[in-house]
Amino acid sequence: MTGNAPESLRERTRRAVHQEIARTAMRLFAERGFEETTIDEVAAQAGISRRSFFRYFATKEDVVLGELVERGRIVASALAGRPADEPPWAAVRAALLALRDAVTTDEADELEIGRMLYGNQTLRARHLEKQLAWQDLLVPILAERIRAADPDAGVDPELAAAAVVVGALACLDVAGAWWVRRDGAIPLERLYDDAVAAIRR
Amino acid sequence: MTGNAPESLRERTRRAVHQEIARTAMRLFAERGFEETTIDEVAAQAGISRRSFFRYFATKEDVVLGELVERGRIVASALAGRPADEPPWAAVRAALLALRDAVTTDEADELEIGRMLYGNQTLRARHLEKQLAWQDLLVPILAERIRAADPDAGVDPELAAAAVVVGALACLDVAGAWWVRRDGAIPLERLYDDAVAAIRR
DNA sequence: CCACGTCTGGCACTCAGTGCCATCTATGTC
DNA sequence: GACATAGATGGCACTGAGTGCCAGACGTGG
Repeated sequence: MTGNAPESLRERTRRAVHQEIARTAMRLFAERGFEETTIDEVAAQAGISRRSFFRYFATKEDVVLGELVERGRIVASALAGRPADEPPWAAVRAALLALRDAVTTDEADELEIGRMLYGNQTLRARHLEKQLAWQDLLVPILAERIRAADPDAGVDPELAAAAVVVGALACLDVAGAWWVRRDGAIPLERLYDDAVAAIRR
Repeated sequence: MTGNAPESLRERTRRAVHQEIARTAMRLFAERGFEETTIDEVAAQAGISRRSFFRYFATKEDVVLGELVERGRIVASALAGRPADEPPWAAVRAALLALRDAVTTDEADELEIGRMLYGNQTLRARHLEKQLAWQDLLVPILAERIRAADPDAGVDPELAAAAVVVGALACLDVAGAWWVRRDGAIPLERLYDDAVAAIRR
């Protein structure tokens, strides 16, 4: 995935600082809570200025949700790569599954993020906002597939695609909430499949 | 719905001020855009102090989304009143339909709100956040229904209920987006039904 | 008329986020 | 190796949302 062009010193320091800020912030968030931690504190602890914090993260929420945009792109390209004859739901499921392989974060950290996410209103809202961006990526791809598979369907393919994408993301959200609530005991895929089954029954 | 206890002067003025702020704000939002309008401007135009604005609306977004919490309660009580033998999707659909009768806003205003909603990220996120509150209201009711109808199903009734509720709200969201995009030309119910059909196919 | 509770404006404050500028330094070039 | 340049940084000032507090005005019930 990462081209092994020799990273310059600048790029390496930037990456290091980025990670340092993220680590520091997540530690503080876990200790004191998300709302209760100010950016000044994070910056001070990370040894940078307040102003520099915003050069690495646009918002406080982005520290927690930073990889979501990237993940959206992963899902989108995975969806685009699915065989054309695969039905919509199966294709979307497979595309979402591509995340499991791409995500490097270990489960404990992921659970920590999840707990923070489902425990804080603002964070939850921003999370949903990012998922909205996923929609814009995924809907056109899926719509094209549906159009190709069934050229003269009764329902507008774009609407159908939007519905399936939003439905799938909603299921993922529910599954995520349950996964967190059960401390990761039930595998996410299983929860997702159950949710989808419940919807389509 | 409203108990006809003689409203005191205080209650009447409060209601009037509330409405005045909302009207002023919506006008300014429409003219200059949501982000571009500050609370100071709204307060000044409405003839109240900045501080008083926050005594009527907790956040700027609440001016636009104010009635959503109330609407959630309407849907919840409608859902609770549906016959026990009605299948989940039908019951939820009927409950959502109760909104059509309860909402007094005329269609043009509703379209204006919709355009604002789907045109602004923050607003959109807050909207979804409010819908999350609907979930908490609706899921227990629907779960109880599912549990009663099918005492020993494979899937956890609570999860199934959550999936259906979230799925339905997702469909409503998609339908709303399309309704706005087509300037209300296609009836919302039709779009909702199409979306649900697309999901369950 | 009086006591109480509510509403109000105003002030000061916190915190997120942005624009601007001076300074420093890694990098590529002659 | 000197040099121009582009990127990174810290600091400062500013806006805008949202909150706490307080003193004064006013509707309400006794």
